Order: sequence, then structure tokens, then C-alpha cells
Amino acid sequence: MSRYSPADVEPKWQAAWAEAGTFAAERDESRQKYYVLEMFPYPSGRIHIGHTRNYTMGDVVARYKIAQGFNVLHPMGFDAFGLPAENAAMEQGVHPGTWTYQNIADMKAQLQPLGYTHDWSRSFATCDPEYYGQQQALFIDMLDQGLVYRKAAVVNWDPVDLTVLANEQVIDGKGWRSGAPVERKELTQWFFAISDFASDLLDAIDGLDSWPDKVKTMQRNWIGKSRGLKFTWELTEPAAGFDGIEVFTTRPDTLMGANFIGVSPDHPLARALEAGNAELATFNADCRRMGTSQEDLEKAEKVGFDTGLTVRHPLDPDWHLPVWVANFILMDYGTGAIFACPAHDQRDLDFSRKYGLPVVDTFFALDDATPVGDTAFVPPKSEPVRWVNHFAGLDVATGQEAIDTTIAFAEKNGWGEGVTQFRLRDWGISRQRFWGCPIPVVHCDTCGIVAEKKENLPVRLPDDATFDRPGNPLDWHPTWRNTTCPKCGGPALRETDTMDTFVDSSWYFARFTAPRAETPTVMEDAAYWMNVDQYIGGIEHAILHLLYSRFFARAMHICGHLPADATEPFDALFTQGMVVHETYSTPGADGRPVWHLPGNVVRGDDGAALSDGTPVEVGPLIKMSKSKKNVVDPDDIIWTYGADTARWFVLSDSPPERDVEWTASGAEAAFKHLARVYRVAAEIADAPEQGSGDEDLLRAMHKAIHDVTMGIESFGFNAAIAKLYAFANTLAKSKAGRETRAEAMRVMAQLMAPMTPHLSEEIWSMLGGKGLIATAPWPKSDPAYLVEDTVTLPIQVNGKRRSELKVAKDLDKDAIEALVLEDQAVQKALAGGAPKKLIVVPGRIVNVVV
RNA sequence: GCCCGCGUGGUGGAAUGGUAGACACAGGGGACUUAAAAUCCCCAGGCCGGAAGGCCGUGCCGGUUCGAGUCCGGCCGCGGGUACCA
Repeated sequence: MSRYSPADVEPKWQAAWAEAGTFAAERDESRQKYYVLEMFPYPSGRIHIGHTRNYTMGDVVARYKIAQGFNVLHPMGFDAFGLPAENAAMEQGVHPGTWTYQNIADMKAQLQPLGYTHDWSRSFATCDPEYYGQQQALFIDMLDQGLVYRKAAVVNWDPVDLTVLANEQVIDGKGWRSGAPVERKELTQWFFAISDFASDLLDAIDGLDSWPDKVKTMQRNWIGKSRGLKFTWELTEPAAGFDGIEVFTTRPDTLMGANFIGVSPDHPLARALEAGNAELATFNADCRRMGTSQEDLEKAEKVGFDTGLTVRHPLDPDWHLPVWVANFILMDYGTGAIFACPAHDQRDLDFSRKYGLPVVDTFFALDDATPVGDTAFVPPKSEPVRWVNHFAGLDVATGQEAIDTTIAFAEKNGWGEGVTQFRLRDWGISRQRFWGCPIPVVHCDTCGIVAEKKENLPVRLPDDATFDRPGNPLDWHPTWRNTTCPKCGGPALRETDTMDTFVDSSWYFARFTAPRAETPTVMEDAAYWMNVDQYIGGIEHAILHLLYSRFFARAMHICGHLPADATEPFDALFTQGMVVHETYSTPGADGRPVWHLPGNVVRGDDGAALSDGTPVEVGPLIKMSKSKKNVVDPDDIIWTYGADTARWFVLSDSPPERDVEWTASGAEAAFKHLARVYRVAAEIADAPEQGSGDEDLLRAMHKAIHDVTMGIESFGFNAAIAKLYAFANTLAKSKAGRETRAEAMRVMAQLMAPMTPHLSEEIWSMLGGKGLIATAPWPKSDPAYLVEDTVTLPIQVNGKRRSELKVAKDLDKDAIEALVLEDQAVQKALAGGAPKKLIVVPGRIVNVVV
């Protein structure tokens, strides 16, 4: 009897699938389609175990759907533009394209042995000119439709390297290479008008029935619809050309508790006042000397500056409030100005205490007004609160009633307006970088900004750019910028901004439906294949990528590239957990950490070291990422045990949606199990024809069909595998006749085939299965085998299990009650008395309350 | 800071509000073998007990319920996102 040898078996079946063209997807209107897609990888150079986990899940779905008879589209590509290629270019002197395409070749070579059903004939990388040229065509269409515009926006500016930095490149407020404190700088940039769709993007979330609730909640909160009041505080003395300050508040009901007006350091008034106020100019400059990220802004220590200006309260002209500039007020949200209510907002209270601003006592209370200490009372929106000192005549009301009443009051009296505000901002897509899709416009002295003609697309990146200094190589390329104006034919300069790489990944799913077309999509293909039936990817994309894709599907519909029913691109979404791993670092020469691969680190119980003994700093469990080098390569497992073991192991290891800490142990055990299944299959061929217990085996088989099918349907892959272990144990021990055992083994091979396709093909052919198991129809469970005649009911006394009762499945309640009362443990607990209550849940449990 | 998750034996984890710890890994014991490998069998949450059995137990505190890992409220810890990492 031969041993299970993946090195022989796996290439054989991969060749068989290729020869049969099993996984090439063709549009066929007579068949029902199924489109399964995993989020495509960034070509960092190596596949890591997180990718393996992601694609194996998708492959299980794809193979399961193929077995169910669907025409399955399962493509794969590369999200190939981005920063790491430029960093590599600077460090290694290699063109980003060379580096990227080499990585793609390496990763394809790693993916190929895993036996996935990916249709590589449809593959592309987003840095292919054929892809980004179509993206440029889309951009021009969107420009024509008024979905693109230019405005000023701030970026992180490295004053030493004279370059724009990504948030990731800002570490503790300093540039990652230069170490210089970053500044905020304003540039004119390109924007997509995603906020025009805020309302639709929000409302349509309700229709995403097969998306995880957590993702829908995050998207709702991100879009952030809120109703509030917009009104102006009139300055007591006009200043710097301003008569008043417009604010937006979601809590107008706290108006009577206002104690100061705060404006953002970037507010036009704050900027205008800088001219005559050197101290304020310094304060504002300090505020701007930090990263642009939301996290940095919100976590920074709250500081303020008193402008000396005052405003009048809208309800009492004699009530004057000071105007402060404060760093925690965001110019991007509302009007960039707020009024503070320290009694009912903790941040306002902290700020007021810090600067000694007088605090208006609480006027919402469960009782009378009480002085405010160090804790603000936030009036709940949904529960009634008693009001004190309120102007609108309300006594007891919920927060929401109070808000609505106040808005109505302001509108009636003409000093304010109820408005709906979204947190969602327009999408700035300009990047001052080389390795991205060039924005296809030119700047003409005569005509201004003009879109490139579509016949001139793609606007290609130059092959001869240099990367010997920071910044955007397109800016100092000797000739690339020079072009002619598409409108007047005169000399003009190309736009050197490239697009955010999120643009590339916002429509690739649509491109897969016609990947070689001369237009972004082909309507017939898009209409047939869209939507993606099952999308699978990391939870870290819950907001940005998924929201941008939803926006793009709408924009593409408006531009005539997608049908109306594809404006929600992903019918079902599954968010897998991330594979996390410790990080390992040693201090570098410049004080920044140098990261080390887990494979180069020897881990002890109380620390870790490099192989030469250098101690290593052990960091927390975080998602595997190239930049922190905490990645584990699946190749080792594949070389040692084969693809099926790797696939089986990443699925059995943990529930798919949960983060998983990678440990190497367990892969061997997975291999042992697969080898055992193979051995049992081989033994069955020599088994005696007659046996005993055939009925029991069939019962176990049908239960396995039922359980594994349910497991796959619900993404409970680890649970499905546990059922397969149990079925394997039963089958290995079964003394049933050869034919029954062979049937059971063939079914097991089918149930395992989505996870271990090569082994399953081998067993299938060994035991006389017809054709390829990959296309054999999925087995069906016979309900007659699933029903049990008797059932064991646990008996609880006061909720604690004390005994059990074996009864016929359909025994009625009264009969069960009678039997329960006869039970020894129950009698002991009752001590001659009667139970207070007897709860019988038929087929489930009995609880006796004494 | 804000939004969203997660927390169960030594480990990964299972459990439509109904017997907590399925199925595995590591571990212990045994069989086979000259031996090893491979394979097979048995044990195993903690505490007390020879056993029968009892008590405790799903991050912490409280609540709802006949019954809570599961639902609700409040904490603690960890992770993801935070608009230029992808």
C-alpha cells in the first residue's frame, strides 16, 4: 500500500484541471452564474499565511458552488500601485515597475501550487497600462459628469526632504526619513464628490442583508448623518472683515449653557486674525505643526488661545461670550466653529477648567440645577430628562425632543436653520507620487485645465524616471510633463499628481467581468457577472475600500459602465479575521527600530534573540504586515506537507472571522490526518465484501453531509472540519461492508474536496468515482437518516444538571413530566414536596424548580 | 480621543437563551516493535474524595430569566479603523 505523497498527487491533479479547463469562466446565459472574489493582494513580494487563509476560504466557496452546478467566476489580480514600490526604488535603485512585476511573478509562483480555482486568464495588475488607461477613461467620464473637482486641502509636509508624507510616514509628528517635525501644507488637489452620495450610501446599507452588522454599523457611523442647528453668533465688534461666526451644533438644546465660542486654527477668522496678532500666529503655527490624521488631532493635548473677541448670545444681546481658537476643533466638519457647553460636554468642561473659563451650571438635571464639578452630564437623546432654566418652555423631555424643539424655535424666530450634516468628506485622490495612475489632465496657459483625449490614453508613466531624491519624480522628469493642449494644440504641461491607490481597487471587481476590453467594462458581461455574489476580505477594509467601491459602482452606473442593479457591487460580504503575529525589533543606528522576520528569531519563554544571540524586543500581536516584517511564509508548510495540508490547516485552525495568532504547531497534525484518510481509503479497497453496521455508517454519512454543508454555507469552516474529523473516526472504525464503506469514503472525499481538492481527487479515482470530483454534483443528505428515535433529555434542578432521561423522541409533555418526577435525583431534591415549577422543553431539556 | 469588534482548559477552539469545554494540538499512560519511526487504544477544566458524589468555573462587577459563554448596564484588557499603509 502506497503512502500519501502530495508531491506526486498534487501536480497531477492540477494538470488534470488545467487540461479539462475546469475553472475558466465563460459567459453562458443558459447557466446561473456565481461570482466569488477575494480582496486582491498588494504585491509585496511574498504570499503570507493571511493571504493563504483568505484565498482558501474563497476557494472553498468557489469549489462548493461549482459542485452545485453554478457557472463560477473566481478571478485574481494584483493591487499593484503604492508606496512600497517607490521606497524599494529609492533603497535599491530599481524602477518601481521592475520591482512590482518581479514580485507579482514570485507571488503567482507561490499561489500556483496551492491548487486554487482562480481563472488566471482574466488576471491583471492595476499598474498595467491597459488597466490604468481604462481608469483614466473613467476619470474623464466622471469629470464630464461633475463628479470630480479641485479644491485646496492640507497635506503632511516634510520641510527637510521637501516632500509630501503619507500618514504612515509621520512618526510622532516627525518625518520617517528626515526626522524633521512635519508641517501642514495646503495644496490644490483633485476630489471625488462622494459626499453627494452620502444619503444614498447611507440608506442603501439597509439593503445589504448579507453583510456583517458590524461593517454596516461602521459605515453608518462613518457617513455620520446628523441633524442639527446652524446659526451665527454676532461679533460685538466686527473684526478682520467678519461680522459673526457661524456654528453648527447637534445639541442646540444646550444653548443656554454656552460659555465660549471655539474656532479651528484653520478657520478663516483665525487665519485673518494672524496678521494683527503675532501671538495667535505663533499659536496657529504650533497647532499646524503636527500630522493631519484624525487620531493625532483628537489625541493631542487640548490647547486654546483667547482672541479677545466676543460675541452676543442669540437669545440675550447682553450676554457676551469670548471667542477662542482651539486645536481640537476640526475645520473639516460642520463650519469649523462650535459653541462650548461645559455642563453637558466633558471635553468643553475640561477645556473650561484648564483655562479658568466660567461654567454655566447644569440646566438639565434629574432634579434641580446643581453646580458642575469635574464631570459633565450628557443628557440622553432617548430618555426623558427634567429641564431647568430652559427658554422654550419645556419641562420634561427627551434629548431628542429638546433638540427638535430648539431647532423649531430658532427657525420660527429667524436666527437659525435646521440642517442635516454628514461626517463623510469628499474623497481627495491627488497624490504627489510616481507609482500611481496619472491623472489624465493637462494644464494649458490658454485653456486652463483640460482633460486628455480618450484616444491618447493611457497617459503612461515614464520608464526612465529617477528616484535618487525624495518627492515626485514626475515633477523633475526632463520631458514627461511637456505635452500639447488637447483643446488648442498649444504647449501645455501634464498634471503630475497621480491617483490614490484606493481608486485602483474601487472598480477592479467590475473589470474582471471583461478584463481585456477596450472600454472600462462591457455592458453584457457586466450585466451577466455582476454583482459579486460573495466578497471575502479583511475586516481592516470595513470602511474605506468598501465605501469607495460602493461609490464607484454608482459613479460607473452614471457614466454608463455598469447596469443600474449593480450600484451595490457586493451582494454578500464576509470579513475574515486577521492573522496576527508578534513583532521583533532591535534598535537601529538612528534610534528607529529595525524589524526582523519571525523565521530569523529564536523565541524563548521570557524573551527572544537573533540567531547570533542579539536580544530582540518582542512587540504585541498585530496584523501581519510587510513593514513590520511579522509575516510567516506558507511555503515551508507546502514544501513539507503539500498544499492540501496547508489549506486544511488554515481552515481548521480558528473561526474564519476571528483574528488568529499564527503558530507553526498543528500543521503536522493536519498532515497526519490527511494521510490517515488516504490510508483508510486504500484499506477499503481490500475490505471484506460483507460487514455489519452498514446502517450506522450511512446514518453518520448523512449527518456529515448535512453538517458539513451547513458549515460551508455559514462560513463555519473550522466547525465543518471538526465534523469531518468525527466522520473520519467513525468510518475508520466501521466494520460495514465494502460497498457501504466505499460510498461513505467517496462522500467524505466530496465533502473534503473544497478544502483538500487534490487528496479528494485521488481518493475519488481510487474508489471508482466518475470524472473529476471537482465537477461531481454535491452530495445530498437523506432526511430519513437524520431523525433519531430516542433522545436524551438533561434534567436540571434549579438550573443545574442533576440527571438525564432517555425517552422516545415524540413522547408527550405529560408523560415526560411523570417520568421526571420519578427520577431519583429529582425526588431527592424535592424531599417529598411538590416542585414550584416544572419546565419541559420537548427534545431539549427539563428544569425542575424547587 | 472617537467608531467597531474580541476575551471560554496548558493551546487552537465548540456550543439556535437549554447537559460549557465538541473536534483537535501539546501532555500523561498503555499496546505493537529487539529498538525507533509509523500506527492503534485509554486518560485529561480546577478543587475535595478511594469511589459514588459534591463545590467552583466562559476577563471583572451588577441585572433580566425557570435557565446566561450567549441578552442588558458598567468596568478592565487586547485588536481593527480613524479619510495619504494597503
